[in-house]
Amino acid sequence: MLELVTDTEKKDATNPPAASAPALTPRQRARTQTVADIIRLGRRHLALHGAAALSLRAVARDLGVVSSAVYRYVESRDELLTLLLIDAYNELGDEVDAAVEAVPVDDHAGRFAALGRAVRTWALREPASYALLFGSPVPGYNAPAERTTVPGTRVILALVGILESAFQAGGLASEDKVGAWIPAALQADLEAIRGQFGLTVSEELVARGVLVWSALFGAVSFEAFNQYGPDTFSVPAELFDHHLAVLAGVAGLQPRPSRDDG
Amino acid sequence: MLELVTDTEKKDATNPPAASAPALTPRQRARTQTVADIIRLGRRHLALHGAAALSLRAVARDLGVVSSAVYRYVESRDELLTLLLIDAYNELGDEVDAAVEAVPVDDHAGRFAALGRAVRTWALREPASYALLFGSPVPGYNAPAERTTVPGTRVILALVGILESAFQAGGLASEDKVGAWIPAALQADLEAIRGQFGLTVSEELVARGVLVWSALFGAVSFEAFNQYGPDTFSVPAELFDHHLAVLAGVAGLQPRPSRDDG
DNA sequence: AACAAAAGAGAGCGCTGCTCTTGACAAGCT
DNA sequence: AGCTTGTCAAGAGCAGCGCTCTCTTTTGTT
Repeated sequence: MLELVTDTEKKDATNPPAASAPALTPRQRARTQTVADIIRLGRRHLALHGAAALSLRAVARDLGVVSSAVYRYVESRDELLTLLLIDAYNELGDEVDAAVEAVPVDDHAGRFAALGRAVRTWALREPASYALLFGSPVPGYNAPAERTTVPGTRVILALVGILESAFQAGGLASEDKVGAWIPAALQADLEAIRGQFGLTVSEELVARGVLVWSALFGAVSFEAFNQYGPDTFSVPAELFDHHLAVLAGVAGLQPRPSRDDG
Repeated sequence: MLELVTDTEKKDATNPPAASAPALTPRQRARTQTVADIIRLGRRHLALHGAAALSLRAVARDLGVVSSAVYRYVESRDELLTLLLIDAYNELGDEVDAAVEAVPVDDHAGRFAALGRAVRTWALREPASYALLFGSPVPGYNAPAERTTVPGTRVILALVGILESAFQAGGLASEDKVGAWIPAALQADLEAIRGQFGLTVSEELVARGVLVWSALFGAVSFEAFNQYGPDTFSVPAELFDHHLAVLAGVAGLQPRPSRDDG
């Protein structure tokens, strides 16, 4: 598998520092480097012109190579889309994880807010990547589930982790949330989710968690996709923070941790 | 430069005779019909292959005409996208309005649920159109605001209408919703919205209305864009109805009208 | 019938994804 | 060293795309 390089590295494929690398032949090293370059250029192209305009020929031009040559490294345009998809999922997941872990473990509401803000920040910084992940599905392209489900579920995993630990710490106002009648089929689905994630929260709270999840991305999408008018909200972050506070209440999160910081 | 014939033109004063048919020349009739055919075929193409694959040449083929001929009727591919956008906005608006008006005026929660279900039903029936309206913005395409804002705001107008009339009828549990601290800039924006729509509800409730709005479309988008796994929810409508019930509570709507039906 | 406006047809430009073939070069084995 | 094999870049080419231009045909009106 290939690894992403930071933007400080440019094109040092012809300049191997030392033989301390593992048992990789120069060929393999050059190949992974070229694939990484293709992903980097593809990301740039994606951010500048959008997913639908992502062109293998343009990437080849930026790479200084004829168009057919990139097919040695990337099977097709869809394959490049998949690579960019995984790359974007992991970048989002990394930033969300970092933001969440920067907040004390017992401040569940704070962790939830950090998660939401991290998603929004990343989405507004990388709107094309966000659109690729959470916008309209690219027509004719089906992401290979075996490669994208793991990185694609990191955010929701972080969210359920926060809610579950809040519940176990007693920081979730659970049972006073009456909610709506849950039909049988939905009840069964929610129980399956509980089992899958090993959750101890109630089905009602699982359903509310799903709502909070989709509502969070709905709010981010509205902003990233310019569904609000251009002049409706002068400081959209304030609106988003308000939404997060209301959504925390929907999930049952208390605004403060159960005990004060000593 | 061509322009679409929408309604009576200015310079038909030379032809006012008493024909029961509208004062359109056969040329104009044929032209309007051809444009309507192009929109119809474009919709079919859109539904089958998605917005990014919408091809003027394919529409021309379906129309039985050479590709350059359609440029007599549609200025460009973006122009066709705009026509489809307006068409879709109006279809969604019509269905939402019909669904809302089928519920008694004083059943505000019922009207809200009808609105939400209408949006979801239309989105799942016309996923490509929904993606065009609420998904990733088509790169390089900017919808002309002067033609799309009016049809594009019909759903949110219907939603604020429901919430406002619920509030005026006393059916909105308004002031006990404490909510979060609203900063000054957001407060000013919310007051501007109140003024723009002539609302009497509080700023807190306006903010919650915006959240409900974006959350509704977030839930619909998650379903329409297959963000849930394929086997996570066996009866997604039940999950959506549950979400609607919770969101109605977020907006302050009571589950029943203030007085029973006589 | 004559005329002018409108519409269709066709060629063409530059772009796209993708395939196939050819030639150059490096790595590894005898 | 000689040879084979694998890898890579390059180029031509196919079909499709949006769009423009010119030319011809149709059509409604005078």
